[in-house]
Amino acid sequence: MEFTSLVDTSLDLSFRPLPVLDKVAKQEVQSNFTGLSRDTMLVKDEAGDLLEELNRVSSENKKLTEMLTVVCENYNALRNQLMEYMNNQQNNGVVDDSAGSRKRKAENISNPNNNNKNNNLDIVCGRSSESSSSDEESSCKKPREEHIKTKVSVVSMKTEASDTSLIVKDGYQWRKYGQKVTRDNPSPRAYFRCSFAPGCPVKKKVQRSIDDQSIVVATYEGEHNHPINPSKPEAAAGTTTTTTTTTSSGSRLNVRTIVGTTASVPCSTTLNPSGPTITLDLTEPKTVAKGDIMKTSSSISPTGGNRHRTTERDHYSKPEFQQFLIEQMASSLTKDPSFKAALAAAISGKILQHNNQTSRW
DNA sequence: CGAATTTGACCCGCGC
DNA sequence: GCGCGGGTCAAATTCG
Repeated sequence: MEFTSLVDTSLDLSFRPLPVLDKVAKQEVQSNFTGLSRDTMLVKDEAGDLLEELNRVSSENKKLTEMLTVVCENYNALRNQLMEYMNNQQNNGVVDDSAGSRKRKAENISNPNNNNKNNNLDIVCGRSSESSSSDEESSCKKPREEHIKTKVSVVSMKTEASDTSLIVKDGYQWRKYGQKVTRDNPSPRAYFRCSFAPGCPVKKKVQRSIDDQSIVVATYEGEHNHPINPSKPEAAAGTTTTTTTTTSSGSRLNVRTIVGTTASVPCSTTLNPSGPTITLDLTEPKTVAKGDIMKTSSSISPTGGNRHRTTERDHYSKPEFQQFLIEQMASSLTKDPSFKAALAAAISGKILQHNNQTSRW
């Protein structure tokens, strides 16, 4: 679409400016030292300048973060449109499994109301208009909290068929609260709640695909009210992934998954319950061997399956991955106000420490 | 010993 | 109204 024209995507979020700034500050402090020792007012001026610079960099950082957010939103809107288009094309001939339609129908009914209660998410995901037009009466029928969820997104990923665990590493911390064998699929369906934040309403259902046991389908409901768990950089298994949601048209939910497409870096972009989420796979090759990225790599690599490890390493060493990693780190860090505060405290502390040391001379 | 998982029972909505 | 089936609860069990 036109989002590239809306925002300059050539963001440079690397941390290069900081060391430069630091160096400049040091040089200035050092060069002024002889003078400063006689005139402490200059020290204060320098400190003031540095604080001013710090503020300027902070505000710049904030702007960049906002721009990045806009870019992500636009990207996901575009991506959604593409997915819808692809689904429309594929739905012409193929029909999903027909069993279990009742529940899905129920979800269809409940979701328009939910969309109405929480429009912002849909705006982010670019599907606000199509789902909010239906009547609202049916919401009264579903007083239960679970039906207040806004978004339902489906993520599928390829794992080894022998891996019977229904664990989907998506960076969040989940607590399993139930498991059920459903009628339409002999594989058990596991129910998880987000346990990272106490009040987080997000739930997910994980079940192996009836068509291909090596494919795990995770259905996310709701949105996270907290950032992704920074202490657990678990990656999405992200082979990849398509996301569709319920529609208001009354037709049953038709979830389609596409496996095997991925970016050139080990990451996936998904419409997680928290909104658009780009998830990096930072797992060790050992972990990856459980499933996903390796297979993805082999599927797109002309060299075939025996070069998994090399391919994996190649991914990590690619400049675009490095750049992507930097951007992701910068993005997640700059979104955290406590990080900014800590950064400011660290820099000012360093300056003060430096001044103390030099003043003792 | 506390946290996480398992699993049978129960609840509730939907279709007949 | 009844039965079916998905979703949730909570006691028991396992794990670290």
